[in-house]
Amino acid sequence: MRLARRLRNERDARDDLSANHLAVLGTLSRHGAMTIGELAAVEKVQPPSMTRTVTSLCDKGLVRRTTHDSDRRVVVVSLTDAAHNVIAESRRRKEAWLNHRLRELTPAERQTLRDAAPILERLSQA
Amino acid sequence: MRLARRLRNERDARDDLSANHLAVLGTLSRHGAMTIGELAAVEKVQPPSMTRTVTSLCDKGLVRRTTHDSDRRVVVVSLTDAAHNVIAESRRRKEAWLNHRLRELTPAERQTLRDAAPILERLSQA
DNA sequence: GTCCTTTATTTAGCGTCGCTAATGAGTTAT
DNA sequence: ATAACTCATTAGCGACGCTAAATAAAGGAC
Repeated sequence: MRLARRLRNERDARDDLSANHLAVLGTLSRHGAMTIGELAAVEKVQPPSMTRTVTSLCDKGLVRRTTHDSDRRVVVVSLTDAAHNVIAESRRRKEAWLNHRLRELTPAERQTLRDAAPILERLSQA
Repeated sequence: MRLARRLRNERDARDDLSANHLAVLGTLSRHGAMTIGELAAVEKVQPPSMTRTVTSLCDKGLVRRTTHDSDRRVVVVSLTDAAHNVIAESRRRKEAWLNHRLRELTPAERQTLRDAAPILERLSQA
């Protein structure tokens, strides 16, 4: 929990986007265009919460809403060009910070973290 | 981040107290009575935020405010008897949940997590 | 003793992010 | 065509973080 708070603060301090917003951008970047409902499901959030997040990203010009071709109830969310830059820049900064931190560890410690990652990943899903 | 969110949700679902409130109770349990300012410093939060948290805990009857003996500006926060029960019960549930999860891992995986814990702890502080 | 600064907490008010309940709009089944 | 369902949105609440300004008490200068 402490580590999560630390990382969140680190991000908040450097980026003008919240960890939440970045997570949505990242998901869209990996997944391609998605509907509000799909995004909500992936981020484990209720649809109204995702509507608000998408509205905010839309206001910032990072995301586009279009209505689905065959089903006009659903709105499809996709990244703008600006978003790709923001994502790349954010990733760059995150990696720089992480590299800096990880360089202070011994190789054995880094290996331990590498081993632990998939286990923690699994715990987070069950 | 995902794991942190998962754990937070797990706690929220079972306890009627937020992770935040529980953290303050835990700190008081470990440290003994503390002032608002000290609590804010330990939880890495601004004093106004801690004032609100303490007010809420006070309303729930889990915490007591008393004025300091020699300096009447500071308020000393201490646990009530009810709080000790709540803390013990919460810990019991947390451990039950964790044991259940950890039993699904191999001994080697558990050892990896044991090794990783202090490293992550260190990363969260720097 | 009075004035001034510093310190501890609180109040007021803003922003984010989660939720549920209810509404609007579009689709599908009968 | 009408009923039932689904997706997104709106409205409104609660928890938590923050800053700036107010209040209250200490402590020092003179």
